[in-house]
Amino acid sequence: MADISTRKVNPLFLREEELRQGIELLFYAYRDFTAVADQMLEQYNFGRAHHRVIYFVSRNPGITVSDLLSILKITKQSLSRVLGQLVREGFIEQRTGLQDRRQRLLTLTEKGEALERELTEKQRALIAAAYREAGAESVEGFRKVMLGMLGEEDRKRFGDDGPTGLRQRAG
Amino acid sequence: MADISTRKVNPLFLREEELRQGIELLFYAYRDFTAVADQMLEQYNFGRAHHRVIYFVSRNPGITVSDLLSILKITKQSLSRVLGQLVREGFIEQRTGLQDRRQRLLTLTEKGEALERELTEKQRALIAAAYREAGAESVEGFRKVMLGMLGEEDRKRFGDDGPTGLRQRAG
DNA sequence: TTAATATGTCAATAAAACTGACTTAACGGA
DNA sequence: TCCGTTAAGTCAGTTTTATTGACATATTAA
Repeated sequence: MADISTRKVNPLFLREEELRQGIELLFYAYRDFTAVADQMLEQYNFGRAHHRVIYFVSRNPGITVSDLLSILKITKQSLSRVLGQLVREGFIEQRTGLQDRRQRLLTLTEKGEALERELTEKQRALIAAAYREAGAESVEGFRKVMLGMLGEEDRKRFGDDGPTGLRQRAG
Repeated sequence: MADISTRKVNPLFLREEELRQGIELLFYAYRDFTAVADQMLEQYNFGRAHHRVIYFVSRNPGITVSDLLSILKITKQSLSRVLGQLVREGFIEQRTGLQDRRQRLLTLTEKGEALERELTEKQRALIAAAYREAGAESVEGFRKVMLGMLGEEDRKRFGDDGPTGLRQRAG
């Protein structure tokens, strides 16, 4: 890594190194972050997509299919396969929207809630440990940097417009 | 979301919310982070795996196949397909190890370097913008939190033992 | 009434990964 | 020198995950 002399001579190298470390931190953290849930998902014959669906439905009870699609940014068909499984196996419940009866509002069943807790537990523990170790001030910095990487649309989700920034629907 | 009264009454809810926001920040940031390179990869008929291989070979010139496998944590067969393509199309060069002639040391060709720069450019810009916006102090916090999420093994890569913490081999 | 929307489904692919067994070449210690 | 181990590569078959594009149904809203 850059020592002090390098720092004086070539400040651009440091910057480049700093950015590349950022790239790698993101890669390693995400790889491990998903890995801790993957083990458990296997036991249910589910994949990461199932986890994501369960997670975001848990976070946004009564979310519509199209809102879920806009979060996950996958195709309708891909969601359909995963969602269909989860509904058939009793993890997710669909109810017809009250204002708009074309919508299918998604919520977790008790069974789904239980699986969600189980799946996310290890991930939460991983983040909790990192937060604790780093301290409150670092956590604030972490949040700032991460938010800075998001597009306008996603940044909104972290405002005060509900957990994931979707207008909640009654159901 | 937690309002002030909730905050007083139920501090655990806030903590839970904080952790979930961490999970989501990671999800959204990583999703967008990979997306900016995906567009470009398509033009070469490459996938994310190709990018990762190119990236880590660029970062660790002369890396061995097995060290690359231990970073990517994919199977030999998966790497083989991707690596084979990159070699055949002239992005990566293999040279026999000098000390250990069983090894195939990997380096990028000029063409490979060019592709790497092109691919990583947008990702670097994304991180650079976030860093700039957040400020140096926040960046330090970001690094601390991210490092805290890594396992012992990966944390070493961010020490002073070469870019990715692998002992470099001559070639 | 009619265009647009929300959802779901069909069929056919594509790609990206996996497993497990096996080969070849080279290393390194006994 | 012999032999077990390691590094790399390959074969065959399979699974997972996602894709595209077309189409059907019910519902909404102008």
